[in-house]
Amino acid sequence: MVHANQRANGGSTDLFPVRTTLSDVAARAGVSRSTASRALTGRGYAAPAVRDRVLAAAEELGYVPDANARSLKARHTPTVGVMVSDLRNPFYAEVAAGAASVLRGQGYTIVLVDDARSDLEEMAAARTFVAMRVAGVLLTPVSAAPSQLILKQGVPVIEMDQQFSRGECDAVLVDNVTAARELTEHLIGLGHRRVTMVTNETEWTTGAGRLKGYLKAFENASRPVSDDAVLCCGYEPDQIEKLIVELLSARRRPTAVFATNNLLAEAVWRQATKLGLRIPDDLSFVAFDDSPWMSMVEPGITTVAQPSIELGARAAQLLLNRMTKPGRPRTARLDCPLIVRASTARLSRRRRPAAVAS
Amino acid sequence: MVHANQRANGGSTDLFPVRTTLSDVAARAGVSRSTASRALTGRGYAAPAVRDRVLAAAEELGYVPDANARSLKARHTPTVGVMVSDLRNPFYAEVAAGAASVLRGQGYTIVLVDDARSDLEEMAAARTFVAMRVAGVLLTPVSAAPSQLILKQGVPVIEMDQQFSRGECDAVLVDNVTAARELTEHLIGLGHRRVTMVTNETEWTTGAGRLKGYLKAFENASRPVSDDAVLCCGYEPDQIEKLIVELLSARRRPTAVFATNNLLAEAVWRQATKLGLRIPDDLSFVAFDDSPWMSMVEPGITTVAQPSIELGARAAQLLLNRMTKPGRPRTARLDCPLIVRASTARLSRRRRPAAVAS
DNA sequence: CTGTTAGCGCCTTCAC
DNA sequence: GTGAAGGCGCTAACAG
Repeated sequence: MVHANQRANGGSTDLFPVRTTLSDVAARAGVSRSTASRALTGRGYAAPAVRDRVLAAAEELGYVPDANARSLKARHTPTVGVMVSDLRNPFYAEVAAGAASVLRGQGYTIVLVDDARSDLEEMAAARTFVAMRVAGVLLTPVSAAPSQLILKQGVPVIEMDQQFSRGECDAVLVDNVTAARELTEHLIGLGHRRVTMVTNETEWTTGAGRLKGYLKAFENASRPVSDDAVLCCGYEPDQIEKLIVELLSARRRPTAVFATNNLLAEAVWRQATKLGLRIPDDLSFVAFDDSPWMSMVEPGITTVAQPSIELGARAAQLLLNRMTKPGRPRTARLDCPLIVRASTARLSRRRRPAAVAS
Repeated sequence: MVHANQRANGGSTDLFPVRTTLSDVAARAGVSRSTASRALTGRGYAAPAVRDRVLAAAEELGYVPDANARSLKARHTPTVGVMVSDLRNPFYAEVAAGAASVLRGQGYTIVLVDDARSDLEEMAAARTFVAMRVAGVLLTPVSAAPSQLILKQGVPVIEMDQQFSRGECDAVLVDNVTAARELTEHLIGLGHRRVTMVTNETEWTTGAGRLKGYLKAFENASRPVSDDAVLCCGYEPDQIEKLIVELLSARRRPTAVFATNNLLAEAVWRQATKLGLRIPDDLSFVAFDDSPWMSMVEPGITTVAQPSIELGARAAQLLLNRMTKPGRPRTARLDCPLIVRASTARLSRRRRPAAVAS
């Protein structure tokens, strides 16, 4: 008996496996391809007996329909592109996991890209998503370009964590301003005046929002912001370490430090410890984005917890929504609960800078 | 001027965007589709002037070739399926990241699935990979089934971390036996005899290997294994916590605990701390798989570090290799360096059980 | 209820 | 150098 599948492979050692196709199944069941298709998909008529024969044939042959062919025909794909900045950072991994679990529940396959925070990679991935004709895209952007490219193709995009295309697509963010304000107010309430915010950058959504909250707290308290208020140190590990060491070993170092994410928090904590600074006696310390270690070290770190999983999940839901009904772009903002632990303490009199002793 | 793209969309509000196709580009450039194709792909002849015209047209139209159509024609896809047990666990996230960076460098797109350690999800993902005609698959399996299904379709598979299809496909593992043995020998060398190994399971690669290493250490030292040697507590968080509390609060608790992965280590550590056990005075503690917190808590935790990123990267390289040349399946085993910190101390005389005071 | 026909978007001979 | 023709695997009309 001759397989319908008697292609090229007649002798050449092909590197690509020969797959059994609908034709193979149809031939084996002794029906036409359309009938086989109807039997398999369940759409359209097929006599019970025939249906069973086709199903049996498919089973025996280990037939798996070609998703590429299906997508081509259907002119859409049950696939969603997800792009995050750095899978190795638990925050992004959790965002991805949150999105994945929702999407998977709705039958979508996920194409996940870790763009290593590079705009080139980001653009390449965006192009790939478009090429694959994904049904939608979720991303934590590092620039506006990828969202633009994808939106221009009529594909729905949801920006997560960072917003670069305000008004042009949905976004799910964290309430950076409020959370940063609360964290800072907590410090101010403890008597701290010289609080340095350590951040990667201050221009985009997260950095800008956290800075805004920080400043607002001082403003609300009618307190001037100290001159060494913000330490902006980029993303390069060596540079970060260097600047933090400088900050902490300066003669007039701050009485409190606010690290704007888990990586910076780890860096600050490690350097402070290495320099022998006692927390909170010598230095009060707060961080944005709770991590396991923050509740394990002694003293525990006061933080605001980002709902990372929920952020991914919400973004996924927004996307599912957006795919069925268009409408004005919305941006959702998630709350970050303040968790007070023991890394923050009232500023002791003798540590308060003399000049400010009102 | 009439667009070649004058399909259905003539008035119905279609949910799926209309993409510009090769025909559109060809029409705009005033050439045939074949010529446009040649100009765009660079394969085959095309007069320079024509080529430029086509390229310009493509650019203006924002043309992005349909990957589905290409794959269908080419009968293969520049895509690799990657499946891990739990993205939220840094170990798996790093494995995925390691694999991704290598694969991306070779122009492959990654379809990443977090199977939530469910064999149903695993099988569903395996089927999806086959349906997508991925060029290969990397996975951290929880059963033999998915690898089997994929291999049967002639698609190369590399098992990572856990091995279920020995002899049938490549695998990249960690040298569990050696690392666990070293960790245990370290404890024995400090005088510990009653060492409990806390593990999720003992039947598969990692659990079995780590148990074997543990037993071997005792065997090499000609010491009997204590009766409360192994605490096997599954994957369910509540159950894990319950069993650990029982273990640590028992009257005759072990003098040392060996946690076989980072999650269990965290659970043990948290319970020990909550129960007021001092490490290492009351309890020596070692863990398999280094995590950031292990070098941050006081005292630091003695561990073996798993090269998770490298594991993913090696798997990716093996896959790239396997895709070009077949051959006998190989399994690579990566070393895990021992990192001695301060969570382990010599067993003090008075803590040594009287019965064993030889 | 079933088979025939046609076409999704692309690429690749093969004539011209 | 270029275009026409055919087909990758699948499915949706439409006849029968």
